This record gives sequence, structure tokens and C-alpha cells, in this order.
Amino acid sequence: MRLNQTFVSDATGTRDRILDAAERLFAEQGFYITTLREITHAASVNLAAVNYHFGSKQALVIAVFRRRLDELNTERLTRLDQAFAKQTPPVLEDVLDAFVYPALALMGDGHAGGHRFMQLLMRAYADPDEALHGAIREEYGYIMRRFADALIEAASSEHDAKPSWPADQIRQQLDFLVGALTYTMADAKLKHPRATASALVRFAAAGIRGVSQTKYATDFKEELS
Amino acid sequence: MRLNQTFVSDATGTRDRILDAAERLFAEQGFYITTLREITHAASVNLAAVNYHFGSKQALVIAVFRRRLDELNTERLTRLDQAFAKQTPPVLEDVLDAFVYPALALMGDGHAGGHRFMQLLMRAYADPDEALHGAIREEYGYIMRRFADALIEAASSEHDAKPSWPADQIRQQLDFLVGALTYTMADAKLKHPRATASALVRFAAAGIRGVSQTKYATDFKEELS
DNA sequence: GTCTATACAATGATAGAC
DNA sequence: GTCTATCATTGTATAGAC
Repeated sequence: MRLNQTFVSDATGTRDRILDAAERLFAEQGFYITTLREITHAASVNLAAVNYHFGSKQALVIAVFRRRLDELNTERLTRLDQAFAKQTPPVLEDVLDAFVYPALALMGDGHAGGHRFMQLLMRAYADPDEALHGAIREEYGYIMRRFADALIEAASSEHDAKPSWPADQIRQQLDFLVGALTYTMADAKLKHPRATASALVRFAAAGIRGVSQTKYATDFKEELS
Repeated sequence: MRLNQTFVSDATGTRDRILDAAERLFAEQGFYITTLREITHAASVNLAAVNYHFGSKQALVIAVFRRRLDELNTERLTRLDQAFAKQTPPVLEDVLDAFVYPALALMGDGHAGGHRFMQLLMRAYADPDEALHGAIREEYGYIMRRFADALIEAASSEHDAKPSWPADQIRQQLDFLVGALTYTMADAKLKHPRATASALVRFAAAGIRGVSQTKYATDFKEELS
């Protein structure tokens, strides 16, 4: 597959040029405002080429997304492995670092491209498009399982007596972290991304450690809806 | 102001009918997919009525938003006052409850309208539209200040000796909470909203309490970007 | 002041020639 | 694989009726 590169064609293929242009424009302006004509003009290709290569604008969005998300999550897994190599079971903060830091690394030092990608990610979460949702979930499913397992190991090892950490609770707390990370990093006015990421790791670690020890229970009237 | 109700007109005014229809359709489908023709058809008004009453589709989005957000934040302030009435300085969990619970209350028991409003809120955060951003910030600014102050009071009172809680840190942690709340509640597959909200309050309380005591410091290479 | 009918430029998408 | 031509639909603007 993917042999659609002709010998007499341009330096880079049409498909890749579309992806690059779309990524930049989506980041700058958002999905809907950006028109296919803008993209194809910036990529110096014909308007119909988008529909030929990707099928629709929606599919192009997903393709752009998948590429970056792959990169982000690969980096996360690498760092997770390093955390385990350093110590097994790993330190809780190291696991959280492995999840948070790569998102930060996308913030290309002053280029401010990172904020925009986080905004894109947030847009994808909030988007009513189910196909886009599905693609994200698919891309994230494995990562979330790996990190949830790692967090359970790390947290459980701190409590000598306790047999195991409630898995559902950890998964829920990982969701809290994803929300906090995405929301905070998407903020265009964020001043010190590194300090913020560091604070988030400490906050999440304290939250995970503290919940099991908390005596105070905030019970809403009914527990199940 | 707002006396645009004629005696021979329909039961409800044109303006309100547009708002109601737009709110429902935006929630179901999102901002961009929903057309003005859909809205005006559902509201049984003329297409041009939208531009007459609101000026643009963008302005309509903001108007729909402001109405619900007002309601949400008023309820939050009421509960915050109750927390202070019960005990001053208030209990940390009570303050967090006052912020989290009203978002939950929007989830009209089975009607599932709450998830959708939270999705709408997330969409608004992620939207590249600066006018919408500005309207949200304006609506939220006062609330965030009030809750940040309350959290500082609550947290500081727990540490007898320590003079005051770092204000910037609390504000940052409040942002973490907003992100986690919005992301989690927007999830369409959320099973037990009440239990989740309760867990979030405990998580955030532990996070806030724990950070100051944490010895482990996750320092990224450089602290300032 | 409110509302309606209508027109307009720009959009995503598609068919068919090359 | 690529391009030109064309389509229905979109948000918006305007002129004029009540």
C-alpha cells in the first residue's frame, strides 16, 4: 500500500502536501472556518484532490489528527517504559510525567504551535462528529489502558498492606487528568507551560494518593442516577 | 427594555422561540452543523428574524450560551453562600461541592440534556471564535475570583501556622478542576454522574491539600519557557 | 419596531473529460 | 490521477410590508 508516488511527480506527493497545509490551517483557524479552497491553494493542488485522496473534509480532519496523535502517544509510551526501567513498580510521579510531558513537548518553544494542537484536541473531544470521536477513542484506547495499569501498580506499591487499588477509580482519575491537561494546555494565555505541567503532575499525584485516605465523604443525595 | 411582546402576537415572542429552538439544536448537533434555516423552521419564524434580533449566527450562539451560563453560575454562588453560612471559613469540600454540583444538576435525570450542555461548554472553550471566548470569560471571571478566594480561605484555615495559601497556585488548581469537570461531564457514556462528581470533589480536595506537603518535586529541565 | 420575501456570494461535494 | 464545470446549500444583506 501507499505507493502513490510517481517518478515524474513533484518533490512531495499531493497527499502529503494537503496534510501539511491542512494541519497548519486547522491549527490557526479551526476546522470549520478553514475552507477546502484555502487548503488546496496553500498546498498548490486542485480543489477536487482533497475529495479524491481523503473522501471528504471530515476524513481529512481525521487523517491530520491521527498523524500527530500517533506521535504524541508514541512518545508517552517511550517515557512510560523509561519509568519502569528506572524502578518497578514505578514511582507515581514518573508515570504521570510520562503522560503529561509529551503534551508539553509539542509546545515548540515560543512557536506556540502546542497550544493550538491542544485546542485542536479539545475541539475533537467536543465535536459532535461521531466518526472523529471514534478515531480518537481508537487511538487513545491502548494508551489509557497502559497508563491506568501503570498507575495502579505505582499507587498500590505505596500501600504495603492493601492488596490492590480500585481499578475503576484509577481510570476515573486518569480521566480527570486528561481533562485538566487538555483544558489547561489549550489556554492561549498560558504563561509558563512547563511550570503548569509540573504543578499538574503534583496535583494529580496528591489527588490519587489522598482519595483513599480521605475520611470526609461528599455524598450527594442519591448515588446512582 | 424587553417589551417586545405584542398583544396579538403568538404565545411566546419570536426572539424567545428562536433562542429555545437554537439551544436544542445546538445541543443536539453542534454549532456549525446546525443551520439558521433549521432553527427558524423549528421555531416557526422567518429566516431573516435571526439576523434582525441577534445580528448574526455568532451572536445567536453567544446569546444562547449566556442564558444557561447565568443560571449555572447563580446556583453556584447560592451554594457558596450556604457553605459560608454553615461554617466560616468554609470546609474545603463544601466549596468544591458548590462549584461542581450545579453542573451536575443540569443533567436532568435521564433527559440527558446535561451532558449536551457540558459538551456545548467544551465546544465553546475549544472554539477559535474570540468573541465567544470573550463572552465566556466575562461570564466566568467573577465566579472564578469568588471561588478562588473561598478556596484560599478554606485551605489556609486548615494549616494553623502557615500565614496564607499561594493565590496563584489555587487559581491554577481551580483551572484543573474546571478542565476535569467539563471533560468528564461532557462524556456521553458517563454512567453515574453523581458518583463521578463526588469522586471529583474528593480528588480535587486531596490534590489541593496534598500539593503543599509534597516533598517529591517533578522538575522539568527548565522552569520558564 | 417587527417581520417577511428575496437575492447574493461563498461553501463542500460530485460528475465526467482528459 | 488530475482538472474543469456545475450543483445544492450555507450565512448574510436588503427592500419593503404590516
